[in-house]
Amino acid sequence: MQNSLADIILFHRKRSGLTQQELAELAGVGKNMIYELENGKISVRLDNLLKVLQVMNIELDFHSPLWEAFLREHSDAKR
Amino acid sequence: MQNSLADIILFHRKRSGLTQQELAELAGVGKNMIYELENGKISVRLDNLLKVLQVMNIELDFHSPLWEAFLREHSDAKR
DNA sequence: CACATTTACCCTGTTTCAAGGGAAAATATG
DNA sequence: CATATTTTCCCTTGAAACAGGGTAAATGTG
Repeated sequence: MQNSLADIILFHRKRSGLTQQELAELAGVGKNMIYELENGKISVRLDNLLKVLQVMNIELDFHSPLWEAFLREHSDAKR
Repeated sequence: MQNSLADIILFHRKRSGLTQQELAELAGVGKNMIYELENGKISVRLDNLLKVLQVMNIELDFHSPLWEAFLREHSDAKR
């Protein structure tokens, strides 16, 4: 277990008690997409990945030194 | 500016002083991909997005209540 | 204002993802 | 252990992303 996307998805699906088929239907993607996601394929389409993540309440965010500095500078409305 | 993926990418590219063309070459993707990313297209391939993010040192992470709880339980080696 | 660079957006051919069916292998459950 | 369920993985058929070329529009710079 090294925190890969595949692991995260598998973990959540199992915890949710869903089969690949069911998750696929809830997310509106094909059953093979789920299988491939859980098996390390990363050439999936981002919109499809997002649909799957939403179903399981997984949030996705970006960060970088530059971006954090920027956010800090611009959230100083109250600071 | 509402923190969309497009915004984050544009922001970083500008800060890096790169043109779309240059970023595309560095990331090993087509120039149109960059243009589309910066203009809100989300049906791009995840592997291509990751290449672009890497060039600009943008990290991507996932979180959810379930996952956080799990990590907390399993990182108590020293706690 | 003239000129250079960059971006927006078209088009074309190629590649590959996506969906869904199917069926053996693996796993769970009575 | 028998049987139901789930997962793995093959196949086929669209559909759409991809790269890269081209050019007008926009933007930047002396």
